[in-house]
Amino acid sequence: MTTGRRDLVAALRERGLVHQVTDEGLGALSAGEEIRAYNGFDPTAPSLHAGSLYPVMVMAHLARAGHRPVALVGGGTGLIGDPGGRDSERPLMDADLARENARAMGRQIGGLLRNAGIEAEVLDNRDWLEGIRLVDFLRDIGKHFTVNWMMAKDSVRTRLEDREGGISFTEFSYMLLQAYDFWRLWKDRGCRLQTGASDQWGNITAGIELIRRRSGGEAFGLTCPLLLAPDGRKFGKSAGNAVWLDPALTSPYRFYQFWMNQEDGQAAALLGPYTLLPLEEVAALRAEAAAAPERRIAQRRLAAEATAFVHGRDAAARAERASRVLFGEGSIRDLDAATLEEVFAEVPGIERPFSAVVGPPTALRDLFTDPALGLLQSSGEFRRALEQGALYLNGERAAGGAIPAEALVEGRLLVLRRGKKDYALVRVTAG
RNA sequence: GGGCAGUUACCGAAGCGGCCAAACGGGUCAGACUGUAAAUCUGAUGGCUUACGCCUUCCGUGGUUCAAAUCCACGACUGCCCA
Repeated sequence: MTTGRRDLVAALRERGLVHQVTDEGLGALSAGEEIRAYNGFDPTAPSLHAGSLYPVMVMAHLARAGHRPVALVGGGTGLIGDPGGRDSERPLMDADLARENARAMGRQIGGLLRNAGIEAEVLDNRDWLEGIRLVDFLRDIGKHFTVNWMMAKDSVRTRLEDREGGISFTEFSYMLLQAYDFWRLWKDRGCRLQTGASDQWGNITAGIELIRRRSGGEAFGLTCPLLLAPDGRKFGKSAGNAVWLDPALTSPYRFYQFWMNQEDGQAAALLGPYTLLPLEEVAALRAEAAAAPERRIAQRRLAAEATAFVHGRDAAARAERASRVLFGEGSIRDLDAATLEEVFAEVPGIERPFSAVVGPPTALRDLFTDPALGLLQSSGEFRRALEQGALYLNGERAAGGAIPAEALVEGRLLVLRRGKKDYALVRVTAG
C-alpha cells in the first residue's frame, strides 16, 4: 500500500483534515521517518456511525502517507465519560456494555482498515486503566498537573461556568486518564502523535504535557476540523436515527442514500476526507460538480466511495443500482418483478398473502403502518400522509381505498413509497 | 440543615379554575417549486375514528371543586441564595 513516505501534516492538510497541530516541526520529521499515530474512539455504541467514521478515514489517509495508525478503543475511559463537547454530565455507562461495545467497535475499525489494505493495531485502554491503583495514579500522574491548568481547558471550563450542570470529579479527571493513555502508548508502543477531532485538543495536549514532564519526551498532537451537519449538529447522528456502519443497523442502501442526500457544498467538502480518491480526482470532481450541480456528481461519487469503503464494492454497486432504478427516469411499472426483487434486496420488505392485500379496504393502511417497514407509526399518521398525498403505490400517488389486483407487479409485488425517498416492498404470496 | 424558585408535548417556552390536546418558536414529517440540492411558500405534528366524537396527557401521589396544567397537602428531582 505504502508508495513512499510523505509529510503527514501536508498530506492531511490537502484533504482539509488539519485544524491545529502542536508543532509544525512534525511535518518535516514525518517526511523522514515513520510516525506511529493513534486515535481514540469512545465506545458509546457497538458500532461506528457516519460521523465516527471520520477519524477512521483520517487514520487511512495517514497510513497512505506512509505512517502507522493505531486505533485505541476507550473501553476504560468509556467508564468515566469525556466531559468535552457536552453541556451536562453524562450518565455512567454500564461496565459490561462498555466492554462489549469496545470489543465490537475495535473489531469493526480493524476490519475497515484491513479491507482498505491497511494493517492497524487496535488496542483497548481498559487493558491498562482497569488495574491502576488510585494512590499510584495520584502520585505518578496527578502530581504532574495543577488543577488550575486543568480548569483552564475548554472542556472543563465551559462546564464550570454552567451553573446548571456543573461537572463531577469523575468527569473532571477524564483528561488525566486520556493523558495517561498517550504516555503509555508513547512509552510502550512508540506512538509520537495523537490525532482527534478539534474538541480533543485539550485532552491531547494534556498527554503531551505528561510525556514531557514525566519522561522528558517529545510528542505531537493534530486535530481535525469538527465535522458538522448543515444544521449545526453532530454529523451523521441526526435526530435519533444515526447512520450506522453495521449493515444490520443501517442497510448499505440506506448508507448510500445518506451520502447521496448531502447538500452540494457538503458533498464536495466530504470527498476529501471520506474517499481515498487521489487529490487531483477530487479536485476534478469538485470542478465538475460546481459546473453542473444538478447532476449530483459529488454526491454520487461520495456515496459510491464511502459505501464501498464500509460495505465493499459489491454492496456499493447494488445500492447504486437500486438507487438508479428508484430515482431514475423510468416508471416502476416498466420493470419486471425479477429486477424489482433484486433492487429491493436491501430495502425493507414483508410478505403477505394475496387475500390480505387485494380486497380488504384497510389493506393499504395495514401495509403502510406495518412496523417491519418503518414507514408510518400509526393509523393517524397514515391518514394524514394520505391526505397530504405522501403515499405512493408503484410510484403512483395512492388515493386510498382497496387495492385492486391489477396494482400488483406481475401479480406478486407491490412497491410502497412514503414521501420522496422511503421505499418498501411487499411480496404477495398465494392465498 | 434553612430560605426562595422551578418541573408543561421531541426541545425551548406560554398558560395560573371552565373557551386547553394545551399559544408561540425550533425541530421533525409531508406537499408545491427543484436537481433524490439549498432557499422559499403551504400544511401536519398525543391515540382511536370517514366523520360527529371518544380516550389518555401538563413531575408523582392524594385532596378541594359541578369543573384543575391551573388551588391545597405530602413526596421526588433541579436551580439560586444562606449555613
